[in-house]
Amino acid sequence: MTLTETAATGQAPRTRTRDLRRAQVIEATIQCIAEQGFSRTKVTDVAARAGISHGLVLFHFQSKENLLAETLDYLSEEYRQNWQAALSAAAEAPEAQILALIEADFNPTIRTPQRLAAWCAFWGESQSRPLYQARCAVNDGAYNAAMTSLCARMNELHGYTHHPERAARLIRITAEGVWLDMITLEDPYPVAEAIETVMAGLKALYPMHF
Amino acid sequence: MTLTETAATGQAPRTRTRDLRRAQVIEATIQCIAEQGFSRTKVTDVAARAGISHGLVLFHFQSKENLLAETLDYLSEEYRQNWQAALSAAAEAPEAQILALIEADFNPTIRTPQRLAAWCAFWGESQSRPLYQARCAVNDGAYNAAMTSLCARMNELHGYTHHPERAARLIRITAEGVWLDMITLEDPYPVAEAIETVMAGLKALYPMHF
DNA sequence: CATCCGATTGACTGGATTGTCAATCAGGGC
DNA sequence: GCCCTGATTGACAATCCAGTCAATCGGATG
Repeated sequence: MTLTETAATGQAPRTRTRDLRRAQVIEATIQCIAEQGFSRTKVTDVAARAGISHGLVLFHFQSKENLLAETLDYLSEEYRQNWQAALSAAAEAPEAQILALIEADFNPTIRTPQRLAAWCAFWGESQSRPLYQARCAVNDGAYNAAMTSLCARMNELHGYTHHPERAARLIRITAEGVWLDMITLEDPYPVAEAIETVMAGLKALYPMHF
Repeated sequence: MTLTETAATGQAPRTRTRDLRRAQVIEATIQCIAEQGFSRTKVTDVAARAGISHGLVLFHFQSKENLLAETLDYLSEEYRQNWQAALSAAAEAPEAQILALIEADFNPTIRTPQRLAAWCAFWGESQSRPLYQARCAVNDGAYNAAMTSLCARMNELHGYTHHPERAARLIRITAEGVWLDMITLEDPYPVAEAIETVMAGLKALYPMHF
C-alpha cells in the first residue's frame, strides 16, 4: 500500500513543498526498513512506496546513505519531542514524571512496532553506529539525565536508597527490553502485558509509589 | 587480520575437515557482521577474513542467505549451551540458579562485544525474516521457561509474590538491556557496572536473596 | 605409485542497484 | 499570457555482488 499523493495534503504532487515531500519519503523509508529490513531496503522500494520515481528520492536526499542518516535524525527527534512533551505535561512529583516517561514510551502514535523495528535496524547496523552515536547521543543523554534526576528525587523525597544512575538505567532498559521483545520474539505478548511488566519493575524499585 | 590457516589445527589448509572449515567461516562471518553491519557484509569479505576464496564459502554454505542462517544457529546454540552448562553446575536453590544464569550472560568467552553486535544485527533483520525468529524460538523459549520456573520457585520457597513470567522477563531484558547499551551508547559504562546494574534489579525483586 | 574424490581456486555471468542527466513539466511572478 | 525556476521523470551508465563452473590440487587408499 503506497501513500496516496493527495491523502496528506490535498495538493497535487508537483505543488508539494520540499519539506513535505522529504517527510513523505522519510516515512516511506521507515516503513521499508521495518518491513524488509535494512539490508533489503532499496532506493527504488522507498520511491515506489512514496509513489514517486527513484530519481526524485535521490534528488531530495543526494544519496541513499544520506537518506538513511536523515531518517535516523527524524526518528531521534520525534522520540525526544515525545518524552519531553510528556514530561512537561505531567505533575511535578517525581513518581508522576517517571510514570509520564514510561507512558510516553508507549504512545501509540510514535512507538509503533514499525518504528521500533526501524530503530532496531539502525542499532544493528554498525555502519550507522558512529552516525547513531553522533546524532543520537545528545538526545539519549538528555533522556538519561532526566530519568536519573527523577530517581535521585525519589530518594530525597521518599527515602529510597537506590543508586540513581542504576535505577534510571534499569527503568530505561526495561522499557527498551519489552519493545525489543515485540520485535524479536516469534509470538510476542500484547502491549498491555509489556506495560504491566515495566510497571512490575517500577513497583519492585519503588514499592510505595507504583 | 585474518585467521591464519594453521593456527587452529596445525594442518595445511587443504586437509582441514569440512566441519572445521565451516566453523572458521562462521567465525569470520560473525566478525564481519559485527564490524561492518549486516548490509555491508559481502561473501567476499567473509572469505577474505577467513583467508579463502569466496567460491569456497559458497561451496560450503550454498548461499549467502544460508550462511547467515547457519551463523545465527551457531550463535543461538552456543548461547544455549553456555547457560545450560552454568545451570547444571550451580547449586539447587533457585537464587543460586538465577545468579548462575546471570553470570553465564557475562561469560567473557561468548558474550563479547563482537558477538553481541552480531546478535544485534540479527535482531535488526529478524522482523523481515521470520526464518530468523523461528530458528531462535526454541532456545529462547527454553531460556524463558527455565527462568520462569526459577521465579516461581522463589515464590514457593521464599514467600515472594511476583508474577513469575513478568519477573523472569524483567531479569532477562535487564541483562539484554545492559548489553545493548554496550553496543549503542557513545561511551558505554564498564562491564562491571553492567553487572552491578543487573544485580540491583535482582535485589529490587528479591531483596532478601541478592 | 596410481587412482580417486572431495576441497579449492578464480574467471565469468547475469542481475540488480545506485547515482547521473537531459528533457519535461507546472506553478508563481511579472 | 509568458517566462523562470524548481520539481519530476525515465533512460542510461557504472558498479557491484551472489552464484556457477571447469579446471586443478592434494591427501587418502590400496
